[in-house]
Amino acid sequence: MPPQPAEFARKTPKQDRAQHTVDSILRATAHILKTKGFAACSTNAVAKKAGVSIGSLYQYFTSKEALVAALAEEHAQEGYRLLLETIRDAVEQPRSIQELVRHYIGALVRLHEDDPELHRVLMEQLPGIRSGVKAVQQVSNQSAALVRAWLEAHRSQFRPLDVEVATYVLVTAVE
Amino acid sequence: MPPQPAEFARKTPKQDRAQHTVDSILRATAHILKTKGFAACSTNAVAKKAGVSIGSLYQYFTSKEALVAALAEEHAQEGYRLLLETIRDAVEQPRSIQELVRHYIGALVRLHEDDPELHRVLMEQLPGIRSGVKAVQQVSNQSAALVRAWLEAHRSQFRPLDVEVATYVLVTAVE
DNA sequence: GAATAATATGAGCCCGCGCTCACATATTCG
DNA sequence: CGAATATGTGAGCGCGGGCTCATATTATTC
Repeated sequence: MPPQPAEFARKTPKQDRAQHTVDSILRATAHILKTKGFAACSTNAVAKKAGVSIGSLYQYFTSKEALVAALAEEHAQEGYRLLLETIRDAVEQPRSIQELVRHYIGALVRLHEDDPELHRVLMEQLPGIRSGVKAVQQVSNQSAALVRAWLEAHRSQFRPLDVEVATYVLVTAVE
Repeated sequence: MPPQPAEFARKTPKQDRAQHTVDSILRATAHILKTKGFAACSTNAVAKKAGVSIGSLYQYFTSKEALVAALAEEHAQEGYRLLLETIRDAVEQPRSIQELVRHYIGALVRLHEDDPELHRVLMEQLPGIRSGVKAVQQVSNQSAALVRAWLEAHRSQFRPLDVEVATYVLVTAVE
């Protein structure tokens, strides 16, 4: 499996400096998205901020959409990684339910704190972008589903709140 | 007070057909924003969709920003109107607390159902637009504040939930 | 070393954007 | 009616956007 999805990466970097170039471009994209918003995130601006030429950018990303999608993909992967890590921790050290839930909430907070501004921009300001954003949304949904499952499984131990609503609060309130 | 804020309306329409033109433009703007997003909402596209020339558009709106701001202003006014109407209803017919809250929630649902997609686009996809969006946000905040006040005043009658969180749920869950 | 592949460059193409302006048409009023 | 005013038109300007390509530079291989 290549580092970048085949549809979006024009060339896979084979030297260190190439990988560094790709990283610079992704960092610059994230920074501009967060500070200036999607509208101001032109490919020329990204290249300038990254300290590379516009040509280099298009050697590794077939389009602006591909660039943003790659960034979203990366962001989603990081989120998914955090999620799985948390699940394993919680399962291996079963404590009281309160502790588990608390632990879980903490992980969700961390998950959303990883890069909240970037998360926000990716979720809100991108109407028609396909795969990358989709991945982010999937991770979001998975996290919500897991919280819901937890609550469902232990609902007898709480006040009879609406599980759907409670899930929604836990997931969104930390953003 | 003119129908459009002075800074944004180039000419105030004095004939019926002019008012109709302005309405067409605002309807077209809302429609494109909702269906295609802000990026695809070019002034040329709006004029075409509205069935008027680009020149006419710029006779009533000094800029694209002014156009969107006017639409946001209109949206906010409608929301504020609904809010006040609901307050009066609730005060004039005092019933049980449950009924009042239920009534109130219904109103909030209506408020956000008025045009939820438009609301979403106005709130999320417009980073730097000044007055109009500000008005929308103010109405949103006012509505949240009122709900919070209701809950605070009657908190003894409910389970001791966190009032902040409860407010957040009520306001956001209906979107 | 030379040959080949990998990477980097940036001037500039094309296109659609926001927006203007010279002009055409409709409406109101004396 | 004609004059004055209000409204409507759309070709096109200037500009910045996404993006390409001929070329230059650097790394690898033999």
